[in-house]
Amino acid sequence: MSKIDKTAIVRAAEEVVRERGARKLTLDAVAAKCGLSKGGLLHHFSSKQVLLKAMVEKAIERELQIAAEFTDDRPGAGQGELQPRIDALFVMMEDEKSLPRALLAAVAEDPSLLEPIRAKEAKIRREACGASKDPELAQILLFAARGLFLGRVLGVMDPEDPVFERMRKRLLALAAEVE
Amino acid sequence: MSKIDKTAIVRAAEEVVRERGARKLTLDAVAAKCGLSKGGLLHHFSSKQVLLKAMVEKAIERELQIAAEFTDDRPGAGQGELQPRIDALFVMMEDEKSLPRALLAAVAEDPSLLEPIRAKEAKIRREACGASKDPELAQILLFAARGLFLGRVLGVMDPEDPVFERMRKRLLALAAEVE
DNA sequence: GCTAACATACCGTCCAGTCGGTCGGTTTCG
DNA sequence: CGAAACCGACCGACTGGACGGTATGTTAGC
Repeated sequence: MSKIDKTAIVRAAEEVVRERGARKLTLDAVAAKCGLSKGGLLHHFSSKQVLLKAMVEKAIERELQIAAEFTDDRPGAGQGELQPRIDALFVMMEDEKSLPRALLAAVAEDPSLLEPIRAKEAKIRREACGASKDPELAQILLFAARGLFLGRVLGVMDPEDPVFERMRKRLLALAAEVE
Repeated sequence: MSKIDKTAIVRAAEEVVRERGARKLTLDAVAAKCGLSKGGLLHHFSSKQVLLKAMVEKAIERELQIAAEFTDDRPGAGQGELQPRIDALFVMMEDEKSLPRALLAAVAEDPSLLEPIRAKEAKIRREACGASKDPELAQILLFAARGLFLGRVLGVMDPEDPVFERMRKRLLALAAEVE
């Protein structure tokens, strides 16, 4: 039985980013956080890049999964993809882990790590807006949600701001209209 | 007469970020870029933090100025602040210098440097949306513009994507309706 | 006893910031 | 006037710490 698995290490890395900032995400810090030596850490992730990549991938997976759950919860709404995507973004915001932190760390270290996110964004935009009767407006709603999301992730907005809840309701309402 | 002034150094720093990424923004690189030794550079900016702060401040100033110009160009529209703000954001996107780069560098180095940006964002939202007959929708438009802006700055969107131009037109049209 | 899962010690590099010093100009004062 | 004292701009060698990565064990389970 292994005491530590890779997902625990990724979680520890997210913790470090949350507590000390993306720039302070060092191998030593991650190792300390999950009670491992640096050598032990590098045994699981052969380099820092590999660890970052795993963080990004886990985060993407998580976002897709959240969206899927929202889709399942509204069986009547057919193939409307817009609302679940917006819902998912708002959930990810609350969730002080995962994608936000991974994204920050990736940008700070090596922008090329964002490639998978880029692909995901393009795909979502195509699927969620293509079916709408007003694709442009649908995209605006999506971009607005992302604007809120990134604003919070980057720390340029107060997480307690009540505007988040108001925006969430309004965006979802508009999304319903436009599908 | 001094050969080099601070604004030239800040410009050089923006160049470095553009060419080599936020992570490679080192004092040596900036010094080399503006034909100065590191010692000489540190004579003007006593630390890297101080330089970053100057970058952020210059960028904010620039954005406000762009918005002000757009306001002046539409003397008939009264106090409608929303359109100039959106316009300014789109101009800043094109402009491969200034705020985008400063923002990236600041986030990578020390999130607390974003405080002035935070203040600016809050102020803009208050002013631009307060006067609208539908403040919530006005905020949505602003957030959408910022979503596009940040998406591009962070490199999760293709700068050539025609969606930028479409969004710009549509956002401005909606902004006009909502004022 | 062989392999996976660690630990320890160490190396090389990068980089912010320091420090002593140079050089041209300006002010002070005899 | 002219020299001494001073000053701001700038240089470049250096330092010390941080950090990614390696090399070499050591231990535990099969």
